[in-house]
Amino acid sequence: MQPNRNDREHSPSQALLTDAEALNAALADLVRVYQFRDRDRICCYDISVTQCYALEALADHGPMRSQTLAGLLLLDKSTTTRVIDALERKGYVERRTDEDDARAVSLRITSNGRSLYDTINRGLIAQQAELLADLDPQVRASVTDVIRRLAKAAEARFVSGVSVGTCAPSCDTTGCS
Amino acid sequence: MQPNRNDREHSPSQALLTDAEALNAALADLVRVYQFRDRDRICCYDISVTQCYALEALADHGPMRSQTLAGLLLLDKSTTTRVIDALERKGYVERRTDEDDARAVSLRITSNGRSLYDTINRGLIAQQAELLADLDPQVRASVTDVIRRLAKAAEARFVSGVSVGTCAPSCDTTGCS
DNA sequence: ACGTATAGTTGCTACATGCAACCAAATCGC
DNA sequence: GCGATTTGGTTGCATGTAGCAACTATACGT
Repeated sequence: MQPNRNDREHSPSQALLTDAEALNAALADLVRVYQFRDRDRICCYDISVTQCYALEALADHGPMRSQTLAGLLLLDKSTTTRVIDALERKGYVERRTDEDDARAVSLRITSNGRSLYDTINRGLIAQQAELLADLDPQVRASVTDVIRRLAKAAEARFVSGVSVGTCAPSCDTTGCS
Repeated sequence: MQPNRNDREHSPSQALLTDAEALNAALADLVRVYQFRDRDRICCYDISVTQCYALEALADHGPMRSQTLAGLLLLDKSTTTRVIDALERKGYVERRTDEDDARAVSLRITSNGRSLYDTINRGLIAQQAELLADLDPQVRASVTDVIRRLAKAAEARFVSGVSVGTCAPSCDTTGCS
């Protein structure tokens, strides 16, 4: 995208680096704290955070197979099985044998599951709305956009890193530690 | 910016709600994916994600007691002890008996610890810089600002929620579920 | 039809975490 | 000053989440 790499990789403006550092610190905090907030908030509805993510995926994308869900959530298939076990036991998700493939199961959120998810989300959305209310609509959009891109970038890095079987790819090969 | 406060608390504009929903979804994704990315990225330097947070706190705030660290990281004191155990074993953190209070320990990052933390962070900051490079400086600042506020709000909610011994405070009292 | 690949499940293990019990030092009340 | 209480940290124990590997059952290719 940027033809001149030097500006970006090599000697980015000090301002950019400073901004990036601030963003990084803020993000680290956000991610760390959100784990607690989510655990706290979600668990009292009797599901775990991961279970809530699964519910969300099923709510947003419709019925899917266990494998697909595992891919979306970046979880091992065994973990996914157990997440679904829990959700099924509680009546929020339904397993059906796939019509085309008897090995596969089709996962489907139940109406109870959907309403639980809606309940959980309503509060969260209200909170975000409160924070966004001050902002210029254009800034709001940027914020969401940047967060999406951060998530995408992180996912891309994670997936590629894992598939190559290495982590911190630029480091453990170059010995930067 | 928005003069009409009714729009915020009472009947927020549809646009705001939509933005909030988008932000919420993006955030959920971000937080979820970051757990993996961080685990992947940090673990190969032989420390866990939580250990890295601890290192960061000690790097940023200087020496402190175990208790203070636990407070910053929102961890139980026993968990904090174990996090420190690991970091000490690896030589990234040092325990000294506090001069004023023989019960307390003073935690201090070692130079090895600091350089490890710098190494880990350098890569992350570069990534963020890449994402920010496209953006108008003012937007950059807004993004970081919003993320900070999100983290703050989440922390406030978490802390108060826990201390009251309840979760989803606005819900289990009003029965919104 | 047989061998291989694929979808999910189960067994096992590792690890992070919190709570409760505990130990040691400090502080308070007398 | 000395016992009671409070406070800072550590340890024991139980739980929950996760991944890998082994397994089962079905589908698919030849």
